[in-house]
Amino acid sequence: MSLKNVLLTLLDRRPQSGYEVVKTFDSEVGYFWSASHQQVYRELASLSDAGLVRFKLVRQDDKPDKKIYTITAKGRKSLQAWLEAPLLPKPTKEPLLVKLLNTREGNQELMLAELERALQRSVELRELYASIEARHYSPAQRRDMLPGDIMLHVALRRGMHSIEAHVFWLEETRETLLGLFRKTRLS
Amino acid sequence: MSLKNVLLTLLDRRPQSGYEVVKTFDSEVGYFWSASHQQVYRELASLSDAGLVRFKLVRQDDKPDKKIYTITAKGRKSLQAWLEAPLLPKPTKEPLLVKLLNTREGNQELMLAELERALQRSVELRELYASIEARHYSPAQRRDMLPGDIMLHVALRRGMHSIEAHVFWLEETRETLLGLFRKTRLS
DNA sequence: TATCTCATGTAAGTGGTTACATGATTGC
DNA sequence: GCAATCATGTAACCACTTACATGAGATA
Repeated sequence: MSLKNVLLTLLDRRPQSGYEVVKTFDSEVGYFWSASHQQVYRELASLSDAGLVRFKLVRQDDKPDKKIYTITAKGRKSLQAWLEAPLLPKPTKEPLLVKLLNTREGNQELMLAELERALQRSVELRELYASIEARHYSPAQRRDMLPGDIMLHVALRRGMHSIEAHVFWLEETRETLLGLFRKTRLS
Repeated sequence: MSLKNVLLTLLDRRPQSGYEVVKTFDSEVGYFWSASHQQVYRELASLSDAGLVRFKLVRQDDKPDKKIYTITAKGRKSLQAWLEAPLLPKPTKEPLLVKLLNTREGNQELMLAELERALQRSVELRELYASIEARHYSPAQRRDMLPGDIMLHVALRRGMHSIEAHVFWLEETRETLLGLFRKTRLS
């Protein structure tokens, strides 16, 4: 039910092909949504069946033909209805915490290793986000941006804050685990 | 594939009925996992079919009979294999950001309202978490806790850090939106 | 009399992943 | 010659939600 609204949102910004949508998931929109190409093509087909989008087949000589999708009036209405309905909080699912719940004497190294991997990934991501912000969202650049683009920055900020918190927690947890480790070794 | 490991983890801590597992999702474990009773019963049945858990039917006079599930050797092996396999980062999906991407002249109020709801929810949750920590995880209480229980505190800390970051971002975003609002009203 | 707790499930549907499949053009 | 890019899809399966269903005992 939500990929549907993501696609309508993206097509409302500008008409584009399924392929382009997938590319978008791999780049700007990737911090807060992504979907496989299979899912995108299937969903676009069913949105088209439902009359929420329509497509024009564009023939190309050098590349494969493509379908450019556009949102319809009905699609805009459906998107608007979703925007007006309050979001329900979605239950969290954190496999890393499930793993950590299995911590006991004799497998702390395993847990530490998982923690270190997560930490490394997070630190890299943090740097990536910071560099994207520096390059594309300087205060000067932001001054005359359209709301839609400002919201891309807002999304990036979401990612930056949450990764900061995650790194902080990972380090805190590593200390907790090391403390536990020392305790059991000495007993 | 992950609910399976959650159930094995919980049953490895102590044997219990499906009903109790569902209760656990509504309380301690709720910060990082939850599942509906339908899902739990179905998954327990299929784990049982696969020989990863077994159950004993316990007759009760005053209450309905219940099935107490226990993890088997095979189940423990399967859980261990999962613990040893590195976790893959899962793609984020944030409907709130999808909504915000629809911000344009004429619907800022809608977006602000959604933001305010999220903020209120988060602030309430933050207080709840703080009170749980104060009651159950004081430094004194933590000193002689078992690893399994310390990990429940670690999970709570994860929730606390991430909600703090979320509140911060929500407030930042509210300011951004208000700025946008003022701009368009004056032009 | 009505609602809550205990305790279990089935059935149908939606959302998402993984594997399989095709085929031309461009760049190392 | 090999991989990547462009562009689309089908089929099978897994995860999860929503709706429906039962029935006894406790509490207001």
